[in-house]
Amino acid sequence: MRAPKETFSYPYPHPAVTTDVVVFTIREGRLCILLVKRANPPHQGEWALPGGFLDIDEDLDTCAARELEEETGISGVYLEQLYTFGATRRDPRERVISVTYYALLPQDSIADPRAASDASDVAWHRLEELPPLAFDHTEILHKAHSRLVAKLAYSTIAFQFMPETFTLGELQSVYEALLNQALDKRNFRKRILSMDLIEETGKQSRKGKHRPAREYRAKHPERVEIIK
Amino acid sequence: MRAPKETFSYPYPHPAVTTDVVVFTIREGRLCILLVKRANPPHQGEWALPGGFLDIDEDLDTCAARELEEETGISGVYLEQLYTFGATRRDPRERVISVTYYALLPQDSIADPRAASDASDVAWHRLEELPPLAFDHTEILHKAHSRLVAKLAYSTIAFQFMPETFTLGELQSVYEALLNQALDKRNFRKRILSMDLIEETGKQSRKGKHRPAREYRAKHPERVEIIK
DNA sequence: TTGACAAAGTGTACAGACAACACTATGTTG
DNA sequence: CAACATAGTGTTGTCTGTACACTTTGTCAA
Repeated sequence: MRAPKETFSYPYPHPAVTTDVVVFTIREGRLCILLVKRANPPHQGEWALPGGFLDIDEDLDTCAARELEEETGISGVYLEQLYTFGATRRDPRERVISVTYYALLPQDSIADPRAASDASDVAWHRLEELPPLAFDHTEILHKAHSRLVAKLAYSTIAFQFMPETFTLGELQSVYEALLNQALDKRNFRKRILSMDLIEETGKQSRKGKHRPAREYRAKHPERVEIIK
Repeated sequence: MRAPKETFSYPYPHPAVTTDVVVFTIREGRLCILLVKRANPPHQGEWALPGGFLDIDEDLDTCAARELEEETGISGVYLEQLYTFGATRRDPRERVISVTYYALLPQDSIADPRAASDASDVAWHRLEELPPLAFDHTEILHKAHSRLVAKLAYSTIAFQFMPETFTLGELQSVYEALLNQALDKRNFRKRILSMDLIEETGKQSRKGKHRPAREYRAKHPERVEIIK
């Protein structure tokens, strides 16, 4: 990708800046994270978050989206800045500041991610069955998970896990996966419908071997709003 | 501070990294922000947030605390990372990534901040009467303010504005300044006391020309906890 | 065709949280 | 000692959240 002969000099030492992305989705009712296997040192062969170095004329958000696309083929998803990690020894090569993001993918929507560039492999991992991660990526992941769970309570972020149309049962199972607990069906439906965030499509979803469910869509699928 | 002869070279261009700090306090019942007047270009003579370049062997939090101390003399206060700003043209000199923080100072506690190093002047400004700011610092400030108000609702962050001991009336006036609205005295006291976060010192505060009030202290003054 | 199955869909009652509201107590000051 | 200024104190109604069980409707297999 980069093929420089020249070098870049500064009167004072500069750190490198990277972005790393925690990608969440829900698969088979479980919260999952996307990891890439590192093709190069350091930490070669270990699992890590997708991410990479900031181009000098590129915005941070753009960098996160680009690295995600390059390493996993995923694009057009919800992406939000999380936190910036910069401990002095977090990367053995040089001083690296990592601006981290998290991304949310619609449930089970995934044409399987492809490995590319710096990654020799890409795979989904259940949150409860994570391998050891390179660098300080475990810490990053925990922070992302805390933020996600917190935002569930006071925003409409859960809709980012939904495809264009969905049933109330599917939406409930997303909440249940994120909160890791069962919810009362009547109370859940009452609460969601009272928020006036979704509307019926008029169609029915007939996925199972049982009674079909009404299909809904988010009124503002892109927006993540603070509620209450 | 820095006196290099040598230069530092990298095979790829590196951005500079700075920290900037939004310092809040409450003065005379109004929410105030600490600004420094820039002594050097760019934006010489304009008001800006205190902040400066990251040393290469220094943690981000340390850098924020150090720059704050150097430019204003303030130390030992609550400091929390806010967001990282990195738009490509935010600084005319070179590409600069700013990791921003916000700090909270006890109400009216301030031996007036001193100007130093890069700042020709340091002063408190009411939030409603802000001068134009250098760089993208207005945007940073708005983000900090939003975060502060949001955290007020679900954490014990307000105690960071309080001195060691305080009265319920003083605490209420801090909430009122932050929320910019009057609160009911009985409901406020009921709510605060039911949280079990403060205790009576046994003493009384006799500041005014009127009935003295009971003095309280926070049970865990350092901690900022999530509540509910 | 019909019976077993699986998930969809629906209402009420109780409890705890929150909001509205006004007067008395106690120190200071002139 | 009277005027002033802030401290301190409970009750009631409303709203919100939670607990809880049965009927409906389509699929599938016998």
